[in-house]
Amino acid sequence: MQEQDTHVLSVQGIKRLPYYLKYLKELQTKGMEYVPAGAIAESLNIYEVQVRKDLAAVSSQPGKPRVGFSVDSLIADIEHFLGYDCAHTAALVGVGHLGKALMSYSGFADYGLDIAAAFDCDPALVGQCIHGCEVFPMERLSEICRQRKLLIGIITTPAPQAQGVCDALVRAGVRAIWNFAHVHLHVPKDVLVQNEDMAVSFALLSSKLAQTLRQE
Amino acid sequence: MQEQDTHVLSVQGIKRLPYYLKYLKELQTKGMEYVPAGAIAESLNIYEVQVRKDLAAVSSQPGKPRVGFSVDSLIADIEHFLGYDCAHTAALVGVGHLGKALMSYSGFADYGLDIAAAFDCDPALVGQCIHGCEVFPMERLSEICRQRKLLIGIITTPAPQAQGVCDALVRAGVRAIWNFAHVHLHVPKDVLVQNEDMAVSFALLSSKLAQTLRQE
DNA sequence: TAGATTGTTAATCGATTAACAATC
DNA sequence: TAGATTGTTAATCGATTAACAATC
Repeated sequence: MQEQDTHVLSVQGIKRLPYYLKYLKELQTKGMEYVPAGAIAESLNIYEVQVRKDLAAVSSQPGKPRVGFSVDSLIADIEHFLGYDCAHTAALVGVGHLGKALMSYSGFADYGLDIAAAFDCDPALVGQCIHGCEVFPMERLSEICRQRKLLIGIITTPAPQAQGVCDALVRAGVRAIWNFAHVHLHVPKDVLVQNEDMAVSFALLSSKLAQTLRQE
Repeated sequence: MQEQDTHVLSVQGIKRLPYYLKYLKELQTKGMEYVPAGAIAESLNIYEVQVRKDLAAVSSQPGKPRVGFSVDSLIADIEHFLGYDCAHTAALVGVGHLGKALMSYSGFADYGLDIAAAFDCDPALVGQCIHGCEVFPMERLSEICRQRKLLIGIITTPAPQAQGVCDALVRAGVRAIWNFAHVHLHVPKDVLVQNEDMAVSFALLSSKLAQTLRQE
């Protein structure tokens, strides 16, 4: 009976953490020291209890009655939980519009993500430097991933290439894959996959809108 | 007692539909007429029963024992359910890297999305034409949205501008907002919001990876 | 008929919400 | 003390999984 933690954070809860973090950092800028769970809840239109449950799973210190939670301490706890404090380095494959967009996004520094190398099979792109990150030919994927110990692979290729690229990344020792292609990737079970799929996200919006419009 | 449909599709189920659709279209290309639920399930690594439940909620004809589901009919049903058959036109605001990536993505035609106009406050971008879509100044947002009856707004601006842009889109008559900024948007309750948030998606991956690495 | 496939009903699991007790 | 806030336990809701019955 190895119950280690009464509070386990739900997947949905993890998704709320970046929003908490953003709000907390705003408060920190304003110099606030403590915040009640109710204030966080209000800013995100969710229930207080949910915030408390999430924080209970993540926070190293309990909240203080009549006062709330320490802003600084919560920020540190959330960043630790999310792994933002051990700055992950990543390889990006597919330097198209989307790939370039990700490479140019400076906000990632706040999320513990550092795109250390990019790869593309187009010789015209190889050798270019985008936002301080060099583009290498596909042939050097394995060599560079291993050498620089890159643990995250970002796939921004067209769908037909995604599985092949995924396999190459896995062979190169990558432990987690952030997949932007509309494909269900097959990976060994010790490799994590996170899909960021425009098609899926839009499907949700489109179906809701279609339903609303039909009702009118 | 207005029970209209025994089968209501879950949110998670809606998210699976685009993957079903993609697989079915592949089968269609190969000329297959019928497919059993088990085959769809296998291609996505999920349970048969789940596929059947999802299809039951969406499909206009039941599956045939020993045969499976009609591929053509399923494709039509899913596209109808997702609203892909009534081709939504959208306004995109924020022509940065990400905005350009979305504008250039030709795959959207398959998802019933047509980005009809783009807007940016940078005069250098105004007047440009990206992938057949013109960039207009922000001042003309309301006029063009109303005139072209654009129902979807896509926000690809930096986070600080997102709420203001959102308000402008709502005033311009938009009914649904696809938000790529890391902000919780506040909207009237008859306006739909779908967040596509890189920070959230990456948080999930990063936290799982951090946990895995800690265990080692 | 036997077997592949469908569809339904019940059981489990996970996440949210509500009700309440505890604390400074 | 009263009241604001926390934390916990129980109830509800929603989604997945399992078990089984129905059909060609």
